[in-house]
Amino acid sequence: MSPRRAAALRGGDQSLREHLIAAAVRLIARRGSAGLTVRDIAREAAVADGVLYNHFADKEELLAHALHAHVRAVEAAQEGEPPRPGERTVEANLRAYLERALAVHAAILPAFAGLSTQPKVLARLAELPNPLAGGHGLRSELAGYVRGEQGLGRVAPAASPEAVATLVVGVCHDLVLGHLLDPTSAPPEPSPGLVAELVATLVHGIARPADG
Amino acid sequence: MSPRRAAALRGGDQSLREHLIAAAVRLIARRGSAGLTVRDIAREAAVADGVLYNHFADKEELLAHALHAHVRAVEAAQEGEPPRPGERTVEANLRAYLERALAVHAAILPAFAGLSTQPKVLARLAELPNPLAGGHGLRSELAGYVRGEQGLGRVAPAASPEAVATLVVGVCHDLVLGHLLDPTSAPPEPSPGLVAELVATLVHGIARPADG
DNA sequence: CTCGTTCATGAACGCATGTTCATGATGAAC
DNA sequence: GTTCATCATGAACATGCGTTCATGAACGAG
Repeated sequence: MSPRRAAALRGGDQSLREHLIAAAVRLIARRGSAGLTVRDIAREAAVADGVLYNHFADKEELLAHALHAHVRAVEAAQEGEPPRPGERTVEANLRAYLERALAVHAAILPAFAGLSTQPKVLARLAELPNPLAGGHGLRSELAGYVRGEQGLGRVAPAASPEAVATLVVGVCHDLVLGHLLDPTSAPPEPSPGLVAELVATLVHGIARPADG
Repeated sequence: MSPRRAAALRGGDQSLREHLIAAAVRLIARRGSAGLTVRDIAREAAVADGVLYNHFADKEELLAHALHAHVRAVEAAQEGEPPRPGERTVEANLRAYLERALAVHAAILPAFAGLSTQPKVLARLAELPNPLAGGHGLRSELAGYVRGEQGLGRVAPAASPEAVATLVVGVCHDLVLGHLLDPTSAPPEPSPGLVAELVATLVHGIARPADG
């Protein structure tokens, strides 16, 4: 088929390069990036096997762009505004953050599963403009929220915003990882009871009230 | 070479089956289980390529046994007793648990990296006698410790032992995972400051003291 | 000594995957 | 209308992997 005719069939507004990335993103969202084959992507995109080499240096470059696009899509799918300091209660806001972070990690971590096997893809990812390395955006956002509440006097000044963020993100990693390593286990949508207990522990600690 | 002569060269006390597992464990500890090749293991064990099929059904069975042995070795390497309720302070004990869990996860998680790609290995692992599935032993051990302290009145009765365990283990996953996905980042030995802040957050919470 | 059994050996096989390339259809340039 | 550059095509190639198997060496039984 001719190049331009094929492009017309896809809708001229999308270059074949973007079309390939989109196909890879669909597969990544469905099965993760681990076992993905060049032929899988070509079939999903309904193009010939070798096409990607007309638009990318190799499979790794396409994969890096697709992972990047997937992360942006997941973040963009987050509807609504994150909680802001001073609104509602700290506990409710922390809970909202935990649920947001859980949703994001549940969508992103499986796509990254097995990626530590492919250091070259990770290196390519690091080259891309957006910030994936050095922790996720939600982390610093959450730390910023805690700092804001400290400014308003609704959170103890001695508390460490970074520690809170690490604890919240860690819970997400724990729940998602548990599901990844044991798919028969409960999906990473913990019971509301556990979420409430986690947040309550963060807010009130475990020391006896008398001990301060 | 003759079977018995080869066994003698290895030291007769070790069957070739165990010798293969030991070789695989060495490689797993060094590079993880992800890219491991049948030929890699054979070379490490200094035997012929096809040997493992005389002692295991396939590569996955050997890998499952090796991962199992690796986990047991890591746990056995944990020297000393875990903290017990009533000793020292709750804060110091939590810190000790966090450091133990961090060491264990730093040794185990990389070995499991990319394993979600290989569901059959995971299934084989689940068949083995020991408990890997359903969370790590440290988790329930830590929850048990918290319950013990509650019995002694050193931890608030309202606190959830499971939540504490999830938070501690989650921090470990977070730190190790961050290093796995970005090897240039700091290794999973966080500054003592961060550890102290994490434990302090767990113990005291972040609410203003006046709010109780 | 002879036979049979065990089992390490490593070359060879089949398969899957990443990558290349000669081919040819298409539209733009003049 | 002719020429030319573009680029999708998919068969073919090279590589690396898990696995098999005919071979032969060593040992025990009789």
